[in-house]
Amino acid sequence: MPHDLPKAYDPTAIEDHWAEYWVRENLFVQPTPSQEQGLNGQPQFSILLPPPNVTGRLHMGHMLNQTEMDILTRWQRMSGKRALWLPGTDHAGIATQMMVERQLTAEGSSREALGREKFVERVWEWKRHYGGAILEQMKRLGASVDWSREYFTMDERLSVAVREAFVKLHEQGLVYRGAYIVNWCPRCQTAISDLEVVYDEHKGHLWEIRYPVHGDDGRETGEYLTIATTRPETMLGDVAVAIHPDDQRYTHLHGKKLRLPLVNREIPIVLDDYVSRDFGTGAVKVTPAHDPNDFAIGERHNLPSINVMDATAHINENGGPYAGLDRYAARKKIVEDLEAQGLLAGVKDHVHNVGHCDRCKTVVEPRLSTQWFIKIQPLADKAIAAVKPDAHGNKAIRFVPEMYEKTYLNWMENIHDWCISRQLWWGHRIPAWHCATCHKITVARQDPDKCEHCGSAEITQETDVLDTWFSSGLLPVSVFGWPNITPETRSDFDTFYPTSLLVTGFDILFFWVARMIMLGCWFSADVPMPDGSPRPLSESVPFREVYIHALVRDANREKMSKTKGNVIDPIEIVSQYGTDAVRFTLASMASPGTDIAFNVARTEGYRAFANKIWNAARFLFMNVDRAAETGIEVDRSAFATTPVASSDAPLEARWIVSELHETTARVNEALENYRFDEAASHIYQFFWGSFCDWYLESVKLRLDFSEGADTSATKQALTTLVAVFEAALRLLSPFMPFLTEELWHAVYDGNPPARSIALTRFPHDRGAGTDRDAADQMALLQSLIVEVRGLRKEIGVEEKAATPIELRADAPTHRATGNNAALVERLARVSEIRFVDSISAGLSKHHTANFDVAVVFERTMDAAAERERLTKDIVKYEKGLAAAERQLGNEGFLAKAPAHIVEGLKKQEAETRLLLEKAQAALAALPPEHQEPGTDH
RNA sequence: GGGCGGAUAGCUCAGUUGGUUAGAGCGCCUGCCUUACAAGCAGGAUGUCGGGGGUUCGAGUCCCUCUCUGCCCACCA
Repeated sequence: MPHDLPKAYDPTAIEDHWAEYWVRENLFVQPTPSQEQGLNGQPQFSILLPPPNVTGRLHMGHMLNQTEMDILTRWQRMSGKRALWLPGTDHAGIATQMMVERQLTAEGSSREALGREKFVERVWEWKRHYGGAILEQMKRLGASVDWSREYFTMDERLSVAVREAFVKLHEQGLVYRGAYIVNWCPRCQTAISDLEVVYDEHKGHLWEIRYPVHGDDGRETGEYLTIATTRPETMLGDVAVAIHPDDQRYTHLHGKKLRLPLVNREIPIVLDDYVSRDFGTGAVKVTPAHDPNDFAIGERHNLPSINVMDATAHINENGGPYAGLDRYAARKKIVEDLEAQGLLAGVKDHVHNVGHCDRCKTVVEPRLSTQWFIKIQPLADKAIAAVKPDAHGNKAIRFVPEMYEKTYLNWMENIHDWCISRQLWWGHRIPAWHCATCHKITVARQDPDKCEHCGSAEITQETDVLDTWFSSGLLPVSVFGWPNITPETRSDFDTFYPTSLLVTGFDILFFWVARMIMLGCWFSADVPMPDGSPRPLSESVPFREVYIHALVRDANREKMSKTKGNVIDPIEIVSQYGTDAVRFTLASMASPGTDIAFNVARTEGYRAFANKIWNAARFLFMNVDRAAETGIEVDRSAFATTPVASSDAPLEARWIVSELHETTARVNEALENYRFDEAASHIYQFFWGSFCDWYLESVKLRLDFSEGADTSATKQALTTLVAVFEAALRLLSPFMPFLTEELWHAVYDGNPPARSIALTRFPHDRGAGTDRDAADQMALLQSLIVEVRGLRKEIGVEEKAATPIELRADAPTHRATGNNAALVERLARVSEIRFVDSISAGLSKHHTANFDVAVVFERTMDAAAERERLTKDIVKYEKGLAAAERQLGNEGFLAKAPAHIVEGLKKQEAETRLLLEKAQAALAALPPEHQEPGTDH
């Protein structure tokens, strides 16, 4: 029997099976549409997976990101769109090279020992071996991506795009090469971009060094100019000392020269506005080769640059006696030597920011070197226009949450040229050739065999590779075929570009999001629209919306990090609680603006939720099977995208259908606004709070399989039960794909109408709306049942005992109760409902605005407890009443507040007054207060 | 130095254009193994909405200010 489910839900028993099934059956493949298909107007939803590094292991941030994308993609797919979620991995230049280098070190080898070609081959080997790990993990999480389109950023196809982009930018005069100060990582031995430098506050020192002043005759005058520096070792490359032109203290030194200590080079004093008079000593040593500001001063004053460090941050031959020393050893020695020569004027503690390499945390050294740059302004201009509202207030790209728009624009408007060359071996090699004859550079789409300037065959390819983010920035165009877009093969591009959405974390807003916008707008612009017209900016953008999510932190809101040892491994937690429970946790906590403090307590709760649904299914199947034995079959033709109930159906059936409609509407609306938390909460409330707590308990009444029972009523009830459950499963499936897939197949007893629940339709409330009457009646019954349960508890009725109740009800309550007496009796354990005009004296009672109710039970009431409860209520009512009266007595309120608010308050005031009167009467009717024996001493 | 968030129950968080007595989950207390579920059921307790001021008939919500806290950008040696 397929309906024979174990008592407790065990995710491990089903998840692997479905994960493999989804991949094996190619359920989420979205092939390139034929040209007619591509243009047939079916709405599309396309989204790119932010490609994880090949070296990566899945962490909670990935899982959040993927859960959100999967929920949206499944939802869009089920809502009838041509949905494409496109996966791939990033070659991650530095990270991957480091990984393999570490392996080599362990083997006693090195990158240099291997040589470039063999090393690159080795990295490829590594990639083939381990590179798929993170995507395998992703498959396990049920991500509904199109695996047939999986890419790697170094694939031939994507490399062609990278090369085309570089050559094109070069042709457009937007690529230049030159010697500038760049951020240099001495460990990685490469330049890195500004973004790849992270600054840390560091308690360092400010050394004050005396530079002897030379007289006009070139001899020391005995006077000194004292400079301040945090990096004394760079003084070896000093070419001047700068002072502010208006600094009164140093006016007499204008035009003078100094002796650079230790090196004994004569250097000039230059005047520059850049110097601030109130910092340090007001005199700055100028080291153009090792500081960007000094470099700028050097340019202004035509000073030479003296590079004193090599690629590993050791002092080079320009450092004289210090050559060969590591930068910190040199610093120590230099300070000692200065002190010995009496030239150290002082050492002060100084807190300042020190830049570290984002990858390896080594302290970055600003260094003069020859690099390739992109002149970024023209691209940035487009990227700004794409985000700013146009004349009609429309934005080609919308940020959610909106505040990131500001962050983005602020960065884009202050952008610097992008250093795109890296001194690595793993990556896209820059397609430029240096000529040994004329020393000019040839940049070409095809490997050239001779210099385009002088024709010399003595050309060698540039050894640098491109920044990894250059290739990932091109992905939105390159994955859809650019630059090889021909009339025959352009269907992918026409259909899926621009992509609908990008879901990512703010940590790569500049690294990746901003670069995609710049490069996407720039290069897609030369692909005409399907009708041949030029592509406007609104269609050039790489995506129409960017949803930026928060960071996943640990339960104590600490950033997860390996060094802190607080990293939660998704796979571990998933195997413990089930993928669905973890997905639901992430979704329910993904509210905009706040980071997610991942707490397993929450996940435990959602595992319980999964179990709850599982058991609801067991209950359902148990009854379906019992029904089958008595010849009753569920009417599957009644199943619909969103089921409806006939007006003569039992109250609970009308009510649950109505609740389903409301939930459906709320979930769709929440997802439209990326409110995963709200969507999750609505589904949770519906499934547990409405479906299980009330509907299932009510429907038990109708599932009567005894002889002589009304089989058509039973059949109708069972059909509604299964139809609502089936629809609810679809509603839940984007959030909990595994559980819902399993149960959905079980609902259809092995003959499902589709290969997967993911290929069915998502419930949509097409105007069916709320059944107001059913909702109102049910609300009254629920309120009555809750009051009776409370009363029973208060007066100590045993759980199992059924008791009569006395009910004084207003007309609506009377009607609802009268029509559904059996329901009240079952859910409140009532043996008999006695409608009365007033509750018998001596009975403990509860009252609401609609009814008074008492449980008929021989045990006498606890007058003291009753008195306490009533007194508390009275205080509450009096307070509420006073507040309402105060407002209703306020002429301003009556004059200015909208009618429905005034109306509502009046109604509330009347109700509160009624409740107060009832409570006061009940209190007065209590036996008089007396001293309990034994309390009076 | 510039910018952007956050502060609501013991914990983690919702709270829409200002509108009736501020919600959820977890935790806590009490009673139940009620034939789907003890990963459960039923009942219950819990808030100066960070402080102060202002606008308004009305403020958790809008404005000003202060405190604490997180992040991003810049990088004066």
